[in-house]
Amino acid sequence: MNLTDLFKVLSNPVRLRALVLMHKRHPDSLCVCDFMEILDCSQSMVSRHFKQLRDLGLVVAEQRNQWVHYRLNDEMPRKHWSLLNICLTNASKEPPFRDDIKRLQQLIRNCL
Amino acid sequence: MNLTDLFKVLSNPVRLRALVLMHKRHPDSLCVCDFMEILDCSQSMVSRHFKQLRDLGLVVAEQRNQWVHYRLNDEMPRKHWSLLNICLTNASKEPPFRDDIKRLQQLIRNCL
DNA sequence: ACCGCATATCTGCTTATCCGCATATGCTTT
DNA sequence: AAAGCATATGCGGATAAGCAGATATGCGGT
Repeated sequence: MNLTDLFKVLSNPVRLRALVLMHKRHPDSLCVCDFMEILDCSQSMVSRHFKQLRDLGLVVAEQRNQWVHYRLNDEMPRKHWSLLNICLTNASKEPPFRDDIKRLQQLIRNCL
Repeated sequence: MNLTDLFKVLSNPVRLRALVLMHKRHPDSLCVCDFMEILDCSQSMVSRHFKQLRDLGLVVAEQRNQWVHYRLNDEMPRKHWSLLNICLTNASKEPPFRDDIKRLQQLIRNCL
């Protein structure tokens, strides 16, 4: 993966929002249906974008029963990790992403 | 400009390489023909990509005689500036961009 | 084995991006 | 004003990205 590929992946709102959520939740994970609800988008859309993230090694999937949980991949190259970290930290302060994080926290609260 | 727009702009190799060069040169500028030579691409290609960078407010153009010089726009929003700075600093350490910088320095040396 | 739910992938379509070529603009020099 | 160079833009075609809807896979419970 080169830098332009990394930026390309970050250039789609759905992917960037999903990454911000995983970043916030790190090292824990979230399942696909959570993303569907928080991001308000279809199942196929989430799945398709996550395939890209998997293929680039940015996230890893973990099957738990019939659910698939996603989280950021700790084992990505250090250079990418540090840059991604900064990008996502920046993003998480901006309005659209902050709202997602609020919905995330609300969703977690409801699960207790 | 939102973050996804910023990342989209960074996701094209020509644009990213050009931005790295301007970053290296900052606060000085480079003219279009310099970019054509260093990046080895056509005039229309440089010009069209630079239009996007101008439209987003990432760079500013300055006419000097018949040449147009470009440089990073100091007056972009501080948030964008700091993130862009980090992204370009990271990029400038990677091989393809390092090579461009070498060609840049060589070109400057030849002009003295 | 069957059904239902969660997830992944396929298909076809629409739209966006990228690029080469041609042309237009604008400045300079003669 | 005419010619020449630097830069910008318009146009058309190729390629890629994004998406909705349908279908496939895979797991768990009945």
